Amino acid sequence: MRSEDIAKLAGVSRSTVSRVINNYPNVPETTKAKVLRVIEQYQYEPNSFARALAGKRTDTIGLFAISMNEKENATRIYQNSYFAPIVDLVVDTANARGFYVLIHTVYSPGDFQKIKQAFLQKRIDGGILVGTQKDIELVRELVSQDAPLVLIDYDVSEVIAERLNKNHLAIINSMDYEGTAEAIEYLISLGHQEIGILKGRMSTFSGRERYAAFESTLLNHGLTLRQDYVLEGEFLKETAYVETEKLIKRGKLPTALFCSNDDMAIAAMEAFAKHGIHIPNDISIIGFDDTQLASTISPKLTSVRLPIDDMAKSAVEKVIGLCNNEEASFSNVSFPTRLVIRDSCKLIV
Amino acid sequence: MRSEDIAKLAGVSRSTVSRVINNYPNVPETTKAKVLRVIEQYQYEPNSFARALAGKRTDTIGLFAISMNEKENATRIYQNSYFAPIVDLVVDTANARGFYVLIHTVYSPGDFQKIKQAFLQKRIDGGILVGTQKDIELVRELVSQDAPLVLIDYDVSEVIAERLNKNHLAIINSMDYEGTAEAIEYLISLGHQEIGILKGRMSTFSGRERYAAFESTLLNHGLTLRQDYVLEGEFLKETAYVETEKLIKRGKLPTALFCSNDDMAIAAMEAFAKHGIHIPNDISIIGFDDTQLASTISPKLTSVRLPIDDMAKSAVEKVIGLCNNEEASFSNVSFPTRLVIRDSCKLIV
DNA sequence: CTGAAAGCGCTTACAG
DNA sequence: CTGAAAGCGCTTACAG
Repeated sequence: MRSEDIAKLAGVSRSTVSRVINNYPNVPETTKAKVLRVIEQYQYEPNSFARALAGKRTDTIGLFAISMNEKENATRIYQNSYFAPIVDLVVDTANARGFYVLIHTVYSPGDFQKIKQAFLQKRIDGGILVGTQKDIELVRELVSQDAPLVLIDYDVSEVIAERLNKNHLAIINSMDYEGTAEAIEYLISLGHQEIGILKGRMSTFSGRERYAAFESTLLNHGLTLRQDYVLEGEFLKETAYVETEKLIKRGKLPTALFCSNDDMAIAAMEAFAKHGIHIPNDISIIGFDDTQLASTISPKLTSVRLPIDDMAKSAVEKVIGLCNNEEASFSNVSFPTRLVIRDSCKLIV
Repeated sequence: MRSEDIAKLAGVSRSTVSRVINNYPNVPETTKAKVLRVIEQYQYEPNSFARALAGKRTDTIGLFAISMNEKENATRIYQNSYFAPIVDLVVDTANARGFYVLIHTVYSPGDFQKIKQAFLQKRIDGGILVGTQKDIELVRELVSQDAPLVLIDYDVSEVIAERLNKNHLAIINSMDYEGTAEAIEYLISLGHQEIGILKGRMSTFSGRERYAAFESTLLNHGLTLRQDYVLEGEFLKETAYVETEKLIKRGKLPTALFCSNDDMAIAAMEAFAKHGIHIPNDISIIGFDDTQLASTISPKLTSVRLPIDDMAKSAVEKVIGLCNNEEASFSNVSFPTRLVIRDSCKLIV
C-alpha cells in the first residue's frame, strides 16, 4: 500500500494524500475526510524511508551509551544504576513525543565511528551522548556538521576552551559540586572533623567535581585534609574494597568516609563489616547516586540523589528542540541533587 | 556527499560505486581500490534511507518491551532486573552483528500500534517482543505480513492452538518448569515436607509454568499441597509482603517457601524479619530469577538463575537469521535455568 | 566488467 | 484548492 494507491482509492492525487498526511492547511475538510477514511481503512503508513529521503525528518533520536573503562564489566552497561534509568526516561519521553530511539553502546574508541555513521547515514535527527570519556574530537566533528547533539555529564569549560562550534549543542549536568558540599556539610554538622574520601575516576567530570567539592568544603571549615584518608576508588567496587582494607590496616580511621558513588560505599561497608568495624557506630558512611541498593542494604545508606530523571527528560526535550530549531543554539543546564538521609551516619558527641 | 560525487571523483559511474559498497564480486580489484580510496578519503556513508528505499534492508531491529501491569511502576521498565539485561545483550549482540536497535516501550494496548507502525513504515527488518501480556491478535497481524518476529517468554501451545502463520517466527523461553522442579526437589532433599508458594501473575506464561511445576513436584513426591500455603503474589513486592503477613497471622507456617521471583522472595524476607521470624532457621526461602539483590541481601538468597543472556543473544541471532531468510521459518528454543544455592535454605533434621 | 536508465515511495515547489 | 513533474540518493536488471 503506497500513497499512490490511497490516492486512487480516494479519487485524488498523491500530492493531496501527502498534504493530508502532513496536515497542511490548504486542504478542505471534505477531501481531507475522504482521504483519511481510506487511510484508516487500509491502515496505511507512509514509508519512513521515502519520507526521510524526500526531505522529512526521521523522527528518530540516537542514544549512545559510552563505557570505555576496561575494568568495568563492559557488557553490563544497561544494568548499571546510572544508565538504566537514563534509558528508561529517554525512551519514554521520546516515545511520548512521537520519536523513536536508536540505541547504541560504545565500548571502544572504534565504536565512536558508529555514532558518526548514524548521523552520516541520516538514521537519526539528533543524538544524546551519555557516559564516561566522551571523545572531544568526535564531539568536535559532530558539532561541526551541525548535528543536533546533547551531552550528559560534560565539562562545559572544556567545550568553551576547545572552542567548539556550539550550534545545535546542549549540555546537561547534575550539580555534583553542590551535592557533595551538602553531604560534607552534613557530616560536619554531625560533629565529624576527620573525614575521608573514596575518590571517583578523575578522568570523569563528575569524579573531579565531587573531589573538588570535598576538598574545598573541608578547607572552608578549617578542617585538615589528611592524605592517608584520600583513597583512589575509581568508581569501582573492587578497587574501593581493596583501598578500604588498606585504610583499615593502616590503623587509624577517619570518623566518616564520603564515597564518590554508592557502589564504592557498599564495597567499603563490606570491607568494614569483614573487619568487625560497625557502621555507623565506628565510622559514618555517605554515598553518592542514591541507587536502589542504598535503601536496601543494612544499615540503609545515606546518599546524594542524582537528578537522573530530570536530566534524561531534559536531554530528550533539548535534542527534539534542537532538531526543530526551536531551541537556542547552545544551552547548558544543571539540575540539583538531594541529600537523602538514612542510617549510615552518626552524631558525634 | 552522494554516491554520484564519489563516482565522479573516482572516474566511474554510480553503478560501480554501488557495486563496490555492496561488495559485488564482479568488480576488478583495481577499480575497487580506486573507489574505496575516495570513499575513505571523504568518509562517505551511503544514505540509509535511500538504500532501504531502493530495496536494501534497514539493518535495524526493533526491541519492544511490553509492560502493561498497572500495579507496577510502569515508568521503570529498564531498571527492572529482567528487562535490563535483555536490553544489554540485545543491543550488544545486534551492534556486534552490524545492526542498529530501535527500542520502544509498550505500556498500554494503544501502544501496540507503535509496533505495527514500525514494521509498516519499514523502520525495522524484524522485531523482538519481550514482556508480559503479548497481544495474540497483534502477533497474528504481524506474522500474517511475514514480519520476522521473535517472542521471548511465550507459550508455544498458544501459538499452535491459535493457528498462527508461523513463517518468520521464533519463540525463546527459559525452562521455568524444570527450574522450579529442581528448586522444589532441592527443598525436599533438605527434608522439607511442608512447602508453600508465592505465586506469580497467572496471566503470564512463566507464572503458570512455575506454579504448575511446584504443584506437580509436590504430588510426585506424595506431599500434600495445603491451600493456605498458596499465596497470590502476582510477581509484586507489595502484594507478596501483604500475603506473607497474612500467612504469618494465620499462625502455622510451612517449613519452606518457594517464591516465584526474587522480588517477592525479598518482600517475604522483610515481612518475616519484621515479625521476628528468622531465615533460614525458622523458615527456608527460595527465589527465582537470581537478580543482583539475591546475592547482596542477608542472608544471601538461594535462587533459580534465568538464562537471560542466552535468551537475549539467541533472540538477536534468530531475528537476524529470519531477516536473512537463513533460519528455518519457525523455531522454538528453551534454555535451562540453574539453581544457585546460597544461605536461605536449611537442612531439616 | 561497466554505464544509462528505471524504480523505490515519498514531498514540494510550480503552475493553474 | 489540486495535479503533474521533478527530485531525494540509492540499487539493480538490462544492454553492451
